[in-house]
Amino acid sequence: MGDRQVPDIVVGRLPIYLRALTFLKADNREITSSQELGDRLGISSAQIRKDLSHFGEFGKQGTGYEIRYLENNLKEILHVDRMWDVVLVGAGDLGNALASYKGFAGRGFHVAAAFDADPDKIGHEMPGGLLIEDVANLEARVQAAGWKIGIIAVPADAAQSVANTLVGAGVIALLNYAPISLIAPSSVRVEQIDPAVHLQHLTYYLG
Amino acid sequence: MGDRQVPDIVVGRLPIYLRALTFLKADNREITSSQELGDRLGISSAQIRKDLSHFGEFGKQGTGYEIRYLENNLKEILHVDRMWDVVLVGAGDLGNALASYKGFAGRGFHVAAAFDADPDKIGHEMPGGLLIEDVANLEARVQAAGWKIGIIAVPADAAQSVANTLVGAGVIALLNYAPISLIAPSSVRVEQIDPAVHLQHLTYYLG
DNA sequence: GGTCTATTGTCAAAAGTTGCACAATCATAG
DNA sequence: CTATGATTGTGCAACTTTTGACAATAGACC
Repeated sequence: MGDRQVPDIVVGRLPIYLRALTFLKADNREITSSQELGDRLGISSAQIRKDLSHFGEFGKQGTGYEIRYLENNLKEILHVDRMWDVVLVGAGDLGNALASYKGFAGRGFHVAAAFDADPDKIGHEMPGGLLIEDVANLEARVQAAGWKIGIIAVPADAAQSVANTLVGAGVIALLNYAPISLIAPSSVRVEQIDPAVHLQHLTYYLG
Repeated sequence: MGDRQVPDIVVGRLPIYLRALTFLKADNREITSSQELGDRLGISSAQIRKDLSHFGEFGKQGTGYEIRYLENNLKEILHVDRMWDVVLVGAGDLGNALASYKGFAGRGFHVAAAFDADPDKIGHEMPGGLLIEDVANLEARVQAAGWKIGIIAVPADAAQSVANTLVGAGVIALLNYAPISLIAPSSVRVEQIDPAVHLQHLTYYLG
């Protein structure tokens, strides 16, 4: 195909396909099929083929998909055929975990700087060796560096204000770990992660 | 109404409504409307009314929703009108962050135990004071305690095996932080959190 | 070269989800 | 006690997403 305007729900599945492909590659596999991917991911094979068809034709009839080829294409589509600097705000336990997370590097991301408001933390290093900077300098630093992606790992009552600062400084993609729904201009993409929300989704199904 | 079989996508929004209500309550507000909630959450007011209508009639025409009343009803619907013990596997940086996360208590969850495979960690305490136990005892401990909810915060290559152990021991709800898609029986609910997946979803929209 | 098997990409149908619009109704004010 | 304004719950229509089915075709084998 060649649609413009791919549904967001389709876009959201691509990183999962990419993750599965990288995993298969690490297993020295060279070819896979929509069937095999679907089985691994709990998704129907038709959906995988349909999703991919929004972006091109990546498979061969009778054979399937060349893993390395499809992986490269997905990386390109998702713009992770490059490294993205990410700015982290909040150097608490969660911030520490994110700063020292080894999984980002192989998937297109690099935590470029970390900020906090706590004077006891400012000037010290995070576990990964990153310097904790003063959140007062956040706006200026983001603007100067041109960072586009922010991760918010501050308490709920500070999150909206941090988000506003980041957006004001030019950030256009936010990953929010604070347990509130951020308000942002429609030009800014926001993803939210709240473990309690996920757990409560689960408990609905527990008698 | 009084449907049986509420769509899962509706269930997934309830925790977000609940979070917003708790937030409003903390602001000493007593009444709200579907309009106000929608504006705060970036959801249409009609959708909120329709979602709630699956479970009953909680509002008053002309007035709106009594915050405390709706909050209590949502807690009951989501089964978080009680505390749930949660078993945490993985005492790395992320496990530490989860164990010391203050946000769980007010929302129905208590990290009851933590396990790891690393002999250097076993027997020591996590930041929150929780003892790190040997993952070799995971199955027996889960079975004995009757825990139903597990959080997986181990590396990708250990995650499926941990999930299998938990499920074998009676866990029926899993929150998985490892970057792989877990396979589980259909009787087990799984939620996945992978920051790189969320970030890649965002970068699609970054030129 | 012809036959067989596997698997894609896509069309159309089915299923699911969202939004619109409005009667019903509650609270308030005159 | 009536008029006014606000806001719910819901039927229906519009829209979105998923599934099923199959022609097309690549590759393997005889």
